[in-house]
Amino acid sequence: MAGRPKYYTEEELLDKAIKVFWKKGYTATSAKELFAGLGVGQGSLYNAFPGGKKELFQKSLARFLEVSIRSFHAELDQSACAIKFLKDFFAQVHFRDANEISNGCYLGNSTVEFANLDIETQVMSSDLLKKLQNGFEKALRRAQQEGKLSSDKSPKIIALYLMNLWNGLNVTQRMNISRSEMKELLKMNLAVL
Amino acid sequence: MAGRPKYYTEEELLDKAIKVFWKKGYTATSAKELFAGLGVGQGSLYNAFPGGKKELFQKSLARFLEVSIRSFHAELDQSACAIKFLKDFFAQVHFRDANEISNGCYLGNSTVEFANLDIETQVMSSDLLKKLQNGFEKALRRAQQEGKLSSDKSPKIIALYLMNLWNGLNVTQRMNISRSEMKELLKMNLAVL
DNA sequence: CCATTATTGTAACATTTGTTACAATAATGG
DNA sequence: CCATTATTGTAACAAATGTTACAATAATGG
Repeated sequence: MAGRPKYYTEEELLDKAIKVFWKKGYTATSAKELFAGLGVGQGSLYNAFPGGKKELFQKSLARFLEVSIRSFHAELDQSACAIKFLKDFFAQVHFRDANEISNGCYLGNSTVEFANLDIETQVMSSDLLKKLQNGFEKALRRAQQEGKLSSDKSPKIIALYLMNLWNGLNVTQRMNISRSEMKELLKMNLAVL
Repeated sequence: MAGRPKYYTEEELLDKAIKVFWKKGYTATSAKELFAGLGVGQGSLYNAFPGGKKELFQKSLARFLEVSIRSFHAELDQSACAIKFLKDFFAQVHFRDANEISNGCYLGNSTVEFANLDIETQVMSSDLLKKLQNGFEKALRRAQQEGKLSSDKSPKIIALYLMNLWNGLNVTQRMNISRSEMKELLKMNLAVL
């Protein structure tokens, strides 16, 4: 193996790409902003991702699966109480700063943006959201085993309920709702747990 | 008053603009698509809306207030039972065809798209969503007067709950969820009414 | 040193962007 | 008929789009 070694790993480039795309989405993010945000010359970017902007975004979705969805499942598996894990997950919404609020959910944003733009990428995004939903369902089944959730309730439908709650929160939070109201909203919804 | 009379009313142009922008949002919609969708030459468009694309979009938001939000309030005022009105409103989600599903909510879409793009337009969008939320609250107060909603419940917080439900549904529905699951989801959420 | 690969920055590319200018035609009220 | 305004379609515009090409430099293994 000869030649100059790679200075950037694909993973760290994708992590930076996620940060950039998360702000303005796919269409409104320019190539210039990507070079700057990734901290590489354009030669390097097209060398690493010959498919350009589109390949970069789609791979950023796959990377998001690794860093976020997978970690959700891993942390769930390590948690002592599945119900507490779920409640903590949604409670994180309260600790967001203004930036995080306006950014919303990476997958939700892209599910919306690509709806009538590019079906392939739209399906990629919504499939990842479904993996989060599967995580909810897994947690709920464990909660039943732990005796913390009534066994006559359906983990599948409650998981969808939580998925819908998550999607809603990431839009509603951008409506300039007060912290106390968001707290009440969350409390009311999490009464199902 | 001399001169050739206007062939298009501003209102019908805006109604068409809403249809066009609803598909791909603001950024991804080109000027060409607007000329075609409005059915006017570009001369006419810039004559009617000197501010171009941006003015057109912002006025389409204002028009959306007239045709959708206002009609929501009007129909509510004419309805016999406020609870039934609310349930019917959300039940409409089930009758959407594939196109309507992928389009989602005009205001929700734009609240998401403009979050880190243009604060002014973002606030315009989210303020309109709040008017819908106010409609929910008005309906809930009436429901209490009608004795159909327990008076110890808070119309304000339930209105926020419904607003969040609406925001969620318009994203969740784009995740290719089955009709029966959507039905269960809605039933579960509307149990608060 | 050399072949190989990585990175960088600039230049150039064709397209598309949204907008402006304008000439031609049309339809009204006076 | 005339002044006025509306509409249309084309041309032109500068600017930005994403991408490609390339020369220069850098860093590795052999």
